[in-house]
Amino acid sequence: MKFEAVTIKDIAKELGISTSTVSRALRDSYEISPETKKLVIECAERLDYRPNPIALSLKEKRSRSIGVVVCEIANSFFSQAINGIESIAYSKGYNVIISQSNESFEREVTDLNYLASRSVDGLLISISSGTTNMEHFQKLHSRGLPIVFFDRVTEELNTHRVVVDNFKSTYEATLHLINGGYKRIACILNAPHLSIAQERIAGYKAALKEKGFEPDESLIKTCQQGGALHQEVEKAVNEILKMKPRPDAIIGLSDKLTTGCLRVLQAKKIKVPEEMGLLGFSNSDLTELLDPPLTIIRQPAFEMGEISTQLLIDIIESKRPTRDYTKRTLETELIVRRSSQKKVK
Amino acid sequence: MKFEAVTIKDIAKELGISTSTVSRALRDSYEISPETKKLVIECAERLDYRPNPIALSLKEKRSRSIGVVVCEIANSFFSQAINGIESIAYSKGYNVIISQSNESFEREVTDLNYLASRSVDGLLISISSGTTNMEHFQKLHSRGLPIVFFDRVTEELNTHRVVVDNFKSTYEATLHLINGGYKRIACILNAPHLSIAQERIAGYKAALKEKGFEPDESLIKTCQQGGALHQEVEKAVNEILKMKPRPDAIIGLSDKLTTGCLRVLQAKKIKVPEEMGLLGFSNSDLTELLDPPLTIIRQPAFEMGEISTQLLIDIIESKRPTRDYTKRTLETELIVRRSSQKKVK
DNA sequence: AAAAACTGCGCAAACGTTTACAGCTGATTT
DNA sequence: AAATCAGCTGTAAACGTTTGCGCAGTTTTT
Repeated sequence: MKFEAVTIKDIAKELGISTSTVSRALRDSYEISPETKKLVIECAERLDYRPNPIALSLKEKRSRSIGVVVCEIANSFFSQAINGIESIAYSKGYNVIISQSNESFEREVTDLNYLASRSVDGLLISISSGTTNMEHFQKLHSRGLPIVFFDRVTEELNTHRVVVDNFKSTYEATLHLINGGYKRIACILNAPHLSIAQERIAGYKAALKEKGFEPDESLIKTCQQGGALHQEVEKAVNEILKMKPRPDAIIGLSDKLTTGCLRVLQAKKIKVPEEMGLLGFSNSDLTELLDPPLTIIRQPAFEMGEISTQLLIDIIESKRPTRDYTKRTLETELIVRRSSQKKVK
Repeated sequence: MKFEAVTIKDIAKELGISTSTVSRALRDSYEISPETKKLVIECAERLDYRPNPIALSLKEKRSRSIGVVVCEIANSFFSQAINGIESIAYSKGYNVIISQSNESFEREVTDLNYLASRSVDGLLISISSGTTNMEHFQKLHSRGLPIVFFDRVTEELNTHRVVVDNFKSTYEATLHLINGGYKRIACILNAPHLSIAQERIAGYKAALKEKGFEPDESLIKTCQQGGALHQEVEKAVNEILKMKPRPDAIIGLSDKLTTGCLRVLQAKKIKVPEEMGLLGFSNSDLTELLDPPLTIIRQPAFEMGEISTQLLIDIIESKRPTRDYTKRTLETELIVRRSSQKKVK
C-alpha cells in the first residue's frame, strides 16, 4: 500500500532537464530562463506536483510545524486556545501537531521527545499537573528548541510566557462573593504546585484579608485528578458540607472542578445560590444554560493561543538568539450569573 | 536557531566505525558481533541518540503518522473521538496529526493536501458540512492512500466507514416523545445533504408514520451554519414558535443545535418541557446539569475513534491491497431526562 | 581580436537512515 | 597447500530536495 507522489525527478525526466533546473525554476530563481520556467511550471501543474515537506525538513532541518502539548483537548479552554494557535500558525504557513499529556508527567515527556525528534520548529506548552520537574523542558530548550509556555507556566525556564492575571481573577471573584453577602468561602483546586493554582489561591486569600476575613487553610480542598474523577470532587464537596460552621460558597479553580461541584450540589439537592454560592473558572459556553446559570471566570483562551503562537514564531524566525523574553498577562472576565447571587437584586 | 540532534554519524565517529554498523547494531542485526553491539548501544545512550523520524520517513515512504480531519475539535463528540483515535494510534506507535475544517470545503481540501504531502500513512475523516464534492478524497484514495470515514461518511468511496445507527437514534427518540404525549414534533438540522442528516430525518419520519402522524416538511428547519451562529438557531426556533398549530417539541440533530435551541427557549422564557419538549444529539457531559436536564442522544464517540483507527491501521499494515471494506454501525444511547417529559412520572 | 562578463544549465554533495553487496579476516575442510 | 566458509564490517546507493560550483555558449568590454 504505497502512495506514490510526483517528484521533481519526474518533471525533470519528462522535460529532459536536470532536477536542479526544475527546483530552481519552481523557486523562481533568476538563473533560469523565462521559457524554461514556464515549461517547468506548466509541467508541474499538469502532473499535480507537490513538494515533499519531509525531504525539505531533512534538508533544511526545520519542518514548518509547531508542537502543542496540553493536558487534554476535550476541555473548552484548551480547544479554544488551540483554535487561536491554529489561526495564527496556518496564516504563517506552519502546521500544528497536537498532543495530550492527560495530566501525566510520563506522557508529557514522551510527547515532548516525539515532537522534538519530529523536528518541530518550536513548542507550545501548558504544563501537566503531574509535572514537578522541568528538566525535560530545560534539556530541549538549552539545545536551542524554542518553547513558549501558556496558561500553566514555569519560572524555571527563561522563555516567553502567556498567562492570565490569575491573582486578580480570584481576587475579584472573592470580593464579588463577599460583597454579595457570602461569609465563609471555600475553594477547590487541582494541582497545588502549579503556578496558576498558587496565584489563584493568593488572590482569594488577599480578598479575604482585605475584607477582614482570616484565610483558613482547611477551606482549601485539593483534587489531585482535577475533577477527572467524579468521586474526588464528591469527596471534597462532602468535606466542605460537613464543616462547622458550614461554608456558604465555593470557588472552583478549574473548569472540571467548577462544573463538578455543581454536579455534586445538584445531586445532594443543595440549593445554589441560596444554600451554597458557586463560581469558578470555566470556558464552556453552556454555563449560561446550567441550573442555576453559573458565574464564571472566563479566560481569553483563543487570544492566549494567538499570542503564544505569534511569540513562538517570532523566536523561530528571528535571526539572532532571543534573549529578552516577555511575560504577557491577559485579563480574565468575571461573568456574574445567578449561582453566586444569594438575593435577587 | 538551529536544534542540533545526535545522529548515527556521531556515534560512528565516536567509535571509529561505519554508520552502517551503527545502524545494524541498533536494530540488533545478527550480522553484528555482540561486543560491537554493546559498544554502540552504550554509546547511543551516552549521547542520548534518537533516530530521526524524518529521515526514516523519507527513506521508507511512510511516516507512522495518521491524519485526522474533523470540522472542529471544540465539540465534545469530536474531542472524545480524538481521544479514542489517540489511544489506539499511540499504542500502535502512530502519531496523530489533527486538523480542523471548520465546516468549510476549501479548508478541508487544503488540510487534506497538506496531510497527504506530509506523508501521513492514512486518513481519518469526518466530512465537513460544506462538502458536496468528494473528488479530493477520491483522488488521494485512488492513489493508494488509505482512508477511513467516521460519523459523516460518503458512499462515493469504497472504503471503511464507522457510523452510528442514525436512523434508529431519531426513530427511538421520536417514539419517546410521542409516547410522552407530544403531538407535533419539529426538527432542526444542519447540512441536509450529509448522510447523517438524511438518516436522522428518515428515522424521525418513520416514527411519526408508525404512530399515525403525517410527516410535515415545514416542521423540518435547516441551520446551514450548524448552530455556529446563534441568530440562525434563533430564527429557526422563532419560526417554529410562530407556526399554527404550534409544535410542542423540538429535536436537535446536532450538538450545537440542541443546546442552541435550549438557549433560545430559555431566553424567551418558554417552559421546557411543559410548553416545548426538547431533546437532541449531544456528547457534552454538562447536559445533565442544564435547566432543565436535557434528554440526549449520545454517540459512542470514543469507541468510534478507536474502531476507525484500528481499521485504518489494519489497511495501512496489510500486505495486499484491501478490497472488502466494511461498514461498522454502532448504537447510540437515548438518555432520558426532564427536557422531554411533559408530566412528572 | 582577445579578455571579461554574463546567461542558463548540470553535477554533485548534503540532510539521516537503511540495506544489498562486497571485502576482509581467520578457521575449517578437502 | 589450496579451497571453502563463517563471521563481521565497510562501501555505496537510495529516499526528495536545495545549492555551491563549474562549464559551456553568448555577449559585452577592452
